[in-house]
Amino acid sequence: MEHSKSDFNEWYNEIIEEAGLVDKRYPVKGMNVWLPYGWAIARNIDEIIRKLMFSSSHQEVCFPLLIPKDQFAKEEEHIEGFGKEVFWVDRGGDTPLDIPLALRPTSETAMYPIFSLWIRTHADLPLKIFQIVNVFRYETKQTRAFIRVREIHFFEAHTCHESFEDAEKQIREDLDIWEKFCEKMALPYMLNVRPDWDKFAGAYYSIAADTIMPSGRPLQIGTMHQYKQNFSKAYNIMFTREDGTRDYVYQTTFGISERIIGAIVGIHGDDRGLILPPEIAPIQIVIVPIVTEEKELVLREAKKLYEEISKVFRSKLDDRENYTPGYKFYDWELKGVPLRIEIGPKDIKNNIITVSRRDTLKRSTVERDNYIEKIGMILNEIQENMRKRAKEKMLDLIKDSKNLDEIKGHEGVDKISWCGSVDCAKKIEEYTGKWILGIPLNEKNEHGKCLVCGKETDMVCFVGKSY
RNA sequence: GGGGCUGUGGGGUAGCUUGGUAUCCUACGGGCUUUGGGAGCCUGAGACCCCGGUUCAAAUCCGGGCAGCCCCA
Repeated sequence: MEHSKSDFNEWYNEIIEEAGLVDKRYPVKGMNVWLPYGWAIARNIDEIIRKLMFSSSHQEVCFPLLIPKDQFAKEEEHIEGFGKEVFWVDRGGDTPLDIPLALRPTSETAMYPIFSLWIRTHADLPLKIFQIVNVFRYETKQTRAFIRVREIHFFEAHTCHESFEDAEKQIREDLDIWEKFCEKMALPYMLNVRPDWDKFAGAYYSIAADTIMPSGRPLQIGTMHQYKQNFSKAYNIMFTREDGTRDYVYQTTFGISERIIGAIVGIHGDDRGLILPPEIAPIQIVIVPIVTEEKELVLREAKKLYEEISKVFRSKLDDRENYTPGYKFYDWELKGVPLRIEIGPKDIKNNIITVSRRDTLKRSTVERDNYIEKIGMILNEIQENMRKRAKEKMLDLIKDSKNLDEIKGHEGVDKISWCGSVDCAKKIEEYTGKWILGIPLNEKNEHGKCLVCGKETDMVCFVGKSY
């Protein structure tokens, strides 16, 4: 690594390529190649999502990528919100298409006409499905790997319910799932109810999970939307109740994108490279044999360790020749492997192994009896320590600010009193360059005066300069 | 949305002002040798983003495109 994390932008650009996550040389703006290591991380995350979805009665589907224009345009706010960032397919070979096809920027409009065929009665509800696919958005601003891309690796859950209250329950379940998910990512977050003008196009309301990058800029890493009947009316998704009456379904969505990887890279990493939470690390433990005079013996022992450990943990034996141990140490630290085991003649003689933690960079020794159990505990400690550390860092980036100059002078997120008016929000944005992230979902209201107009208010909100 | 900068082997670079033979480091292949925090020697292969213009001659100057980066809003 050439750049220090204190030069966050440069550090970020360097680490994602050096650590083998992506190759940015693909010649289309905002589209990068996933490299094996980066893709392995993405797949581990996907698997965690799948498990959480299946254990909450969701089923996995896969809808087509292309959406006919007329179908795409049925919900007015939706088309208005997404219109400018849609890629269009309008030819097949040399033949112009009768109806242009949109590359999904998200899948509501692909799914909902089909939902209206699937759903007949209350017995078909709730409908809870999800898919993990790529979606496309024509970004015009500067792109950044994982954080702002034009082809997005995306998880989206869609549900239909027979009442608003059922749909609300679903949002609560999503929040529960989200919490479990973020534990595994070791990521802290704030839950913000987005202001009306910033909610998802077509939603009744939107809850966003924002984390804060070391640059002090918030990053949206998850969203839950309550649609009420906005889409079901546009797409005619109706059901018959037990009493024979007909109604439109109530819908929700829940989304997570590859931005989560940007957050993991940015929040956990250090000057030496990535630091991956054990839960998602493609390699949780790397074994480096220290080959000196007793080559045969050391390699045999290292191999034995690997065979035992790999039954329980994702692990790798780095038996590359022509590389010194020091080189390998730096290499695996760059890649963020949470735990390294060193085994050399001295360890063998003393019946121990030497372990080195990526999160603290501390070395210690572990006795060989029951060592699998012991390193399992260390991995748990690493996960736990990373969570705590990340949370503290995030809280340090939030400040109670009392006036516009304080907001402007602070590189981070500010918690402020706000009267709720668009005018005041605009003034904040114009003066400070930060905008309203939303009303925190779980924070208590505090009585105060709107930081802009001075009006009495109980509303507290966060402002920041989001990615 | 506005402003600025950049594009040379896989990666990082020198050369560009003043047009003519492309520098070094690193990674890579082969060989010998080495291994408790980025080893060494020998050897080999590998590059001027794309399109157009000026010119006897373009990495170099000019125009456009594409891509990347930084700053401001």
